[in-house]
Amino acid sequence: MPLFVNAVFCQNCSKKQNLFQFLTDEETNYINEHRHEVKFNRGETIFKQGGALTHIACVTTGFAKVYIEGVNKKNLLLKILRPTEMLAGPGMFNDFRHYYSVNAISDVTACFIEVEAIMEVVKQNSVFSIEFIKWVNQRGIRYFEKLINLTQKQMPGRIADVLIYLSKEVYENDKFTVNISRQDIADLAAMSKESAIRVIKEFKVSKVIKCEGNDFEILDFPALQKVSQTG
Amino acid sequence: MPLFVNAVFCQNCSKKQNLFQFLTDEETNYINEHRHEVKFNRGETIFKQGGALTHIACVTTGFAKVYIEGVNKKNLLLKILRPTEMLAGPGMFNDFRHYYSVNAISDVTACFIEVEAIMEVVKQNSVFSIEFIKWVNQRGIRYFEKLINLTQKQMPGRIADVLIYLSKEVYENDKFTVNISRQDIADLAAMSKESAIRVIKEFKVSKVIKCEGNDFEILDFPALQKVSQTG
DNA sequence: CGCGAGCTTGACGTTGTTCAACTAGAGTGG
DNA sequence: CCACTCTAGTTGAACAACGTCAAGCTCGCG
Repeated sequence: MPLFVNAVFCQNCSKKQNLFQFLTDEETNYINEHRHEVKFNRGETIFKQGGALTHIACVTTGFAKVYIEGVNKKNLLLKILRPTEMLAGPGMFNDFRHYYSVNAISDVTACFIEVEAIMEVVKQNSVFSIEFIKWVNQRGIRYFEKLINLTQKQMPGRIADVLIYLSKEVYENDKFTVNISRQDIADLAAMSKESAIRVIKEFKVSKVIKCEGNDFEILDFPALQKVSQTG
Repeated sequence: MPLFVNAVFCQNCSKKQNLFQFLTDEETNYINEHRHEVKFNRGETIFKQGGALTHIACVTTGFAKVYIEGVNKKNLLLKILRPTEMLAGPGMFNDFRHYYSVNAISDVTACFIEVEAIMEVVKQNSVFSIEFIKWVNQRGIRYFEKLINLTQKQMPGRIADVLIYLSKEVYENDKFTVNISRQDIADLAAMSKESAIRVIKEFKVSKVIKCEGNDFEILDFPALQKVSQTG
């Protein structure tokens, strides 16, 4: 048995990132020939900030955290990646280095595609290139929101944002069990671990959420939204 | 005399954004036919957050501030635009709306190019499309830096960043006269106006900078860099 | 059973905001 | 030419927000 294989062809892949639907069969095959699958164990590093950006990655199963390593060993957690999400950092077409680190928070399988191959289909396929820019810009909009959330809101508003994000966009359920630590939640909201815990407790005693260890449940979503908006 | 004219053809324009050098003569003419020049007075709004993104803009003379209108009427100043810089927000190819406002901080002339025309040359010219993505990603890298600067540094570090930014990237001189208010400086550093003034004063008494009204001079650049790095 | 990592809590100090008062300069109208 | 007003800038004092430190806790795991 070989130590690694490509399980499926891109053509038949059910975990394909939406973007790739705009490729022709020929281009899909081309991508298929310039990719490989990798399995990561929980805790392993998928991309390392500062490292060379030779491949983009698409998560096919599992979850990963994307974070910037900032000053004084503090991390800023940008997002939690879910299956079918794509990793293509801003170093692409610039200095081809990673501007963030990515770490598996569960067992992860990911598809690595050579950046040269992506560059090739961007050049060949004008629809794909427009969609790719659209994708990059969509990500930019998220950064804007994050900038406002983190610089203009106080702790309750920031934690409310994180809880809404986890519920609506990551776990897609009012009830969810996180596989990230309290420190990670703090890093998502740009505050200290202790402060994050305290705010979560306040939401708990005011019956806005239920929280036992890593099990969360949002009880009063409108209240959470209100806190998010008032800052 | 007509009320407005296009002064020069794109072909001969000395204020052309670097990106456009990758266009063929034919494409440059195409852009030339789908653009117009506008003069703004100081204080006038060039783009309004939430408005329709029908054109991108290139500043040919003057300065403008780009800012996100956040919660509670607070603004976050993203950058100061200089001549030849291009405005193409992340709403492009998404919902075609402006995600920030742009305001002239001196008299400004700007060239407005229809987004459809840009989209057309992105589709036609693969080199241009790669360079365009490169440009968007470059902007993304700046947002990363801003996220770290604003969320992980204390006030002196953030003001140091602003002063370095103004000196190195906007006015390109150790000595410069700003045409932005103290409030704008505070909005660049995500803090209150009063706090910004106090930190600037501290730099003044410790002889790191000289500052009289709107006239600034950086006396001890290494000290400023050190404050920026230590947070 | 004991160990260690992550979680929780309280006390305390620091950082940064808010509020109010004051100043300087620019424009306005008598 | 002089009040007058308006705005931006400045300063100090009180206060709130937030981080740090230290201690205790819980739970899984060997």
